[in-house]
Amino acid sequence: MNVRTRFAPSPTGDVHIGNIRAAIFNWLYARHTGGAFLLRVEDTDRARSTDEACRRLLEVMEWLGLTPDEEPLYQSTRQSAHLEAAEQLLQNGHAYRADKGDTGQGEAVLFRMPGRDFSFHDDVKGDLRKAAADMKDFVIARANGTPVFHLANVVDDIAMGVTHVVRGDDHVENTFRHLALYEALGAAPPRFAHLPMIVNAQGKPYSKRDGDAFVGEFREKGYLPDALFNYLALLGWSPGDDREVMSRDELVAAFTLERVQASAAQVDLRKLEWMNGEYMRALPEAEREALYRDALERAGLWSGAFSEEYFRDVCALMQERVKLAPLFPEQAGFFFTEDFAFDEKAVRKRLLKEGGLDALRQMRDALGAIDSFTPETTEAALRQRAETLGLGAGALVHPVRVAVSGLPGGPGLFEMLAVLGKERVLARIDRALSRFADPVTEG
RNA sequence: GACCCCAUCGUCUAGCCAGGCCUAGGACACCAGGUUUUCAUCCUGGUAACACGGGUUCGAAUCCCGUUGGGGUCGCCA
Repeated sequence: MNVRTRFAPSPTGDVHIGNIRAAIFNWLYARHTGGAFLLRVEDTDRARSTDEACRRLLEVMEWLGLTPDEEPLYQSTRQSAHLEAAEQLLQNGHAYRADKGDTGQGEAVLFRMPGRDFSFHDDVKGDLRKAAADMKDFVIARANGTPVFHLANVVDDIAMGVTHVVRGDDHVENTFRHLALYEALGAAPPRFAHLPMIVNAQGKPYSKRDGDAFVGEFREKGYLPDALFNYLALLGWSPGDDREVMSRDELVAAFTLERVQASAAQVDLRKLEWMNGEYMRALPEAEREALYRDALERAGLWSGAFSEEYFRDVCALMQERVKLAPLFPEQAGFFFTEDFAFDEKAVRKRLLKEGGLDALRQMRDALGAIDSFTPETTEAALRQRAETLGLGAGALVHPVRVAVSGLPGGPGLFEMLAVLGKERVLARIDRALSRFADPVTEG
């Protein structure tokens, strides 16, 4: 039997991290078994399902590489099939019309539960059972003639040939009803696997109020799709060995429903960030540069006044230090503008305190005296001067760093100076000197 | 409230189904040290968990029962 899994979201706004995780597990399982991953857009709630929401859903899935193997099925196009099924159930006595009296719109179609216990083997949670007494008949078609979720869901899963329903924990109770529906419809039920919930950093179920809950937001913040995918795959599942950073192929090869955790998992943004850093560093140079360039453009720092070579030199210096591409302008913006901000604390600590400005003057002199500006020459000049003054190298390094970058940390100073070039370095030192030596500014 | 599910370091987890190899392993985070001019990276070390109580057994994180705590579901929403 060929495995067919599906992701069946209702496009009512942004895609939630918990939902997309379900999609990831479905995709992974289909790939692992050589089966097909399908998408069914449950857009029957027209009031909430907008074209915009659908578009965003598809875009996000594409971004994560969750491409369906067949054309998506839009549930709104299936109404007649759903209603036919309801009619069939009415005919053979599995359903009946009744007015539950809560809409004032007349009779709805209710499914008649067979009055016996239902049980199934959940591939994640094990054997589950529900007593007949704990289940009631339920509406499958409204008085206004539209089909209800349970009916539509089952009819479409049958039509799509879905063999494995892998979905959120919140659907376990529905499964018993669905099982009865499959039976009444004369169809063999698929296997079921219910995924544990994902909870937020406070340990509470995600709500719309939680920031950081939408896939689109992760994208905007600069998380790489492979990193997010990898991280999410590890929430509620593990390969059983000590691997954490895993390629798509490795994840596919290792993924089984059997290894899915039964308990809820909490999102840890710091671990996600770490993982993103891993993926950033592993990126091919050109891709990383493209991300940096994009971030610079957004920050309005990409002027075209700099050569390709210069830009690439900067990237090379920054690659180990930027965990999220959008942070690049913040950390490396000073390479691209003379109008960079000074970190207040750094200025206080490195320039305004004990001999900071003197050190700067010394370095202005030392650096002004050399012609070629390479990491070697600038380092030699600095160390020489430090020795002459009887100071540690750090006493000269830090003030220069702050003067030319405005920041307390960053790439190696000498590499930085070489990339910046003598002219700009001296100009920046001069400007820092006049700006911070001014007694008005001082103290 | 009823029904159902879950329970290992702060977090994600390995181990549990097939009880001894577990003085419970890994990762993130954190702390200390090393490397580095700084930050990041990298290396070394460390703190830290089987929710509780019974039982079964020669032996329990692993099996059973209960307690507690958490979660889900009880719509003519999906």
